[in-house]
Amino acid sequence: MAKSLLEPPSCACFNIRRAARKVTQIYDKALRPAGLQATQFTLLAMLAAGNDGNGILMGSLAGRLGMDRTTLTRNLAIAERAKWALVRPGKDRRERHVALTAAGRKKLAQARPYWQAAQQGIIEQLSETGLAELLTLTHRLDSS
Amino acid sequence: MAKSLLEPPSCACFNIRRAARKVTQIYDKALRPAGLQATQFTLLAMLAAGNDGNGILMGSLAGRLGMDRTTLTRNLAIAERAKWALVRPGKDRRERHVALTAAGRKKLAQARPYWQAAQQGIIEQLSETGLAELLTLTHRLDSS
DNA sequence: AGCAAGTGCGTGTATTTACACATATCAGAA
DNA sequence: TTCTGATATGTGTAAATACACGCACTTGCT
Repeated sequence: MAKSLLEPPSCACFNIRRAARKVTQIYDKALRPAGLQATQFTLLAMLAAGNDGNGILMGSLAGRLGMDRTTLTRNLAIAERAKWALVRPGKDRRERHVALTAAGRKKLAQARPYWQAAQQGIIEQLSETGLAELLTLTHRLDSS
Repeated sequence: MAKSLLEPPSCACFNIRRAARKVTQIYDKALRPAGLQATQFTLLAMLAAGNDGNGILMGSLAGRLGMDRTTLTRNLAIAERAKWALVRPGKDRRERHVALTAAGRKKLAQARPYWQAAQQGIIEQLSETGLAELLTLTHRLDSS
């Protein structure tokens, strides 16, 4: 009897999903003036970070983002439609090389201060130490 | 230049969402033999925990789950379709009282060992202490 | 009684997510 | 060269998510 009452509060899945919903709303709201949502911001930032001049392969990008390959296909379609990202075939014609456009870089730069504000808000809630702990824990979950 | 390279790794939103994806997959996979997904399991568990005999109001349930009221409407529709939950109007006819059915309690009981296995797997990855830290941090994010 | 404000909830729409399945292409073996 | 398995990716479908908007109902004021 008491057991069923205790499970939801301690469930790792429930708690991390709930926190992810909350945090997503914070970033989405903060990024709103820039016309970006958190997922798209992350996608553009990852593209900017991984740009070796020739673009990034879909599979590699999905791996870096820690999301399913097919999820990236849908998310990237939005970035393509908005002209933030460009996808080109490679010499190996199975491959698709993804790269930021100039508009994408501009949008990312425009969004950066709003991201910074949201990130700062999180730091004020968790403290620098708390955020570092959170990142450590999430990394330990990802790398399994 | 270096700044754009450093942002994604330290972004609270990116990291918690990525971890949530990973953890969700772990629980979904574990719960698969029970025919439940993590979200539905959480919903049923919360209904079981909050059952005062008369059901829980939609808004209250959404608050306890930390999800948008309208998201709960869609998630609950799935539980209703599967006959795990029952929704009845209250004396105040705007209200909707949600309660588990007998089938819902049975399904929850059936799923519990699979949930326990997934939870144990997380504990082995993070340690008891690590999980406790994660719960503390996520609670601090939720309560803002 | 009647009206205005507040409350509880659903719907339309768009995004995010991923599994199951399918397709196209490449690399190496026979 | 031809076939076979591996690789890179897309599509169909369903669930999860939430904002903007709208509707029904209640409450309190006049």
